[in-house]
Amino acid sequence: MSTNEGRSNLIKQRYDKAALMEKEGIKLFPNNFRKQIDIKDIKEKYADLSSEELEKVQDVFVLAGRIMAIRSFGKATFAHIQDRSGKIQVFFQQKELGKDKYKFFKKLDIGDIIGVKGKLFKTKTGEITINVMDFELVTKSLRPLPEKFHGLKDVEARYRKRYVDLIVNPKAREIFRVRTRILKLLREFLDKKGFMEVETPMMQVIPGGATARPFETYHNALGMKLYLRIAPELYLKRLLVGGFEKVYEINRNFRNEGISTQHNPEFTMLEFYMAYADYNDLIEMTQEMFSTLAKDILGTTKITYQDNEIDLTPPWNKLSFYESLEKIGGLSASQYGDYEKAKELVKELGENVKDYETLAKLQTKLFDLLVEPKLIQPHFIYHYPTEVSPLSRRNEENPSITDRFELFIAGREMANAFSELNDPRDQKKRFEEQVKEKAQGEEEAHFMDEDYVRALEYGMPPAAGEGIGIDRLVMLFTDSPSIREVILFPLLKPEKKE
RNA sequence: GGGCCAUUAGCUCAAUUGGCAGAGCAACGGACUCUUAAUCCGGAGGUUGAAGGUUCGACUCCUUCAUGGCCCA
Repeated sequence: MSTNEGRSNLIKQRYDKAALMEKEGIKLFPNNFRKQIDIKDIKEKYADLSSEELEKVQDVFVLAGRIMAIRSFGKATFAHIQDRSGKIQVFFQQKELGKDKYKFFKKLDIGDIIGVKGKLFKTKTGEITINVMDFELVTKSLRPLPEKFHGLKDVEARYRKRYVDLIVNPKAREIFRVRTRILKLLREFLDKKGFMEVETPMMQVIPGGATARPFETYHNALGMKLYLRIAPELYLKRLLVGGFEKVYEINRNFRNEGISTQHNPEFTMLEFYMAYADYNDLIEMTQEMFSTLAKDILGTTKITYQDNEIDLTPPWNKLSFYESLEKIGGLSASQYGDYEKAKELVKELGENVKDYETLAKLQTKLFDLLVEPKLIQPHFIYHYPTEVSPLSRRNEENPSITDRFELFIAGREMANAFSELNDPRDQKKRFEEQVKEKAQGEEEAHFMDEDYVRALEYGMPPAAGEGIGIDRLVMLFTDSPSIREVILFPLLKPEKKE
């Protein structure tokens, strides 16, 4: 990362040039130009016309864009300008513009934003082009853009100066368009099923709904500690108590943990809850949701992620948690079912084991190490141990497991869902277990949430709920190897002053 | 937290064994009315991420630090 830009004479050159233009009466940052059409609309309508047909089009188009390339020939110049919708070639001629105006054009730089007015024609090579009748400077650019052919490659620079990345790298623009499209489709999908979008607190007195370390903050006027939420779950379920039967929230969660290609401290989560449903209903809904997205965005349910062919065509594989330890993890019940043996295995695999960790916790570690990376095709893993699922409903036949599943695709957790625990007496006991774990040193254990228990005492209808990590979903559908590729402004340490 | 790697002109990249820091694009001056990574001519542009050290001599070797990437915890 270069930090000597402050000394760059290229920038100084541009500042000087701009000052000179201003002295001559040219406005560098006017706001009176109004574009009338997007480049894409021009191209869609006229690009297929022949030269002769185009000549009959006498329309004058008024458009604006950033100058991305200039090819100059003395008294005539080709350039490309880019707006939000695409690029188009524009042709400036001294003959058309007059000597003074053409001279003014020659002073412009790549990166400047201009407004142009002109008619369409086709060049000898067949490219649809605007023959500029008039133009004006709309915004002066005082910094040079990266090289036209290679663009901006340095990943650090791409994240720090995302604005430049978006100007010069079409692929970056596309990823964020897809992200927005996914969010829109998810909302449409849920709205159509009668869900109601809600907003619940991001600042919470008791951070709940997940096992994770929270960020702490402080409210001055109230004189109290607050936490940034790690999940919206407990508030969304309070809304089920309140009678909103089907709710969802798409918003940021914050977890005070390490940063990796899979983790950003703030990330976007979809959580949705529906009354009168169980986790099997969510399996159906999840398959429908993912395949709907795939068809809309990629046109197929067979997708490629980082060289893996992944088939999202329902129905997907289903395995119980313990089956997966056996069939995929290659363990026997006597291995994962015995505390000492499980502990040894985890240690052999290079993970630390803390004294307070329960057998169920060790089993999830074994799962993370031996099973999860192998779940490339979509897999629902269900019936997680009750101990590691403090908010999930117990299975009717076997109370030591819960009616919960996680969805894995490409070796990653994509969703977590369960039939909701709505017995306040059991919920209270589970919180108490968590509090005990916390006292033993498990920082990620849940806090006691008395108000949540009180809410359940009023009666929460039987329900099922699910959380889907949006960033990972976008990674999957844009074939992105790192979460930073799908977050506009990923968290970075501050750079040195220029 | 640990390991490995990277950091050279605005951008993309070179620099042999430790021996004169270069190129393309961009920018600057000039020629040029159908180019599209335009072409041609000319000149310029550097605290080699930072601070130390070794050496006659450091982009290159050593130490520390910063930022980032990948892997592991």
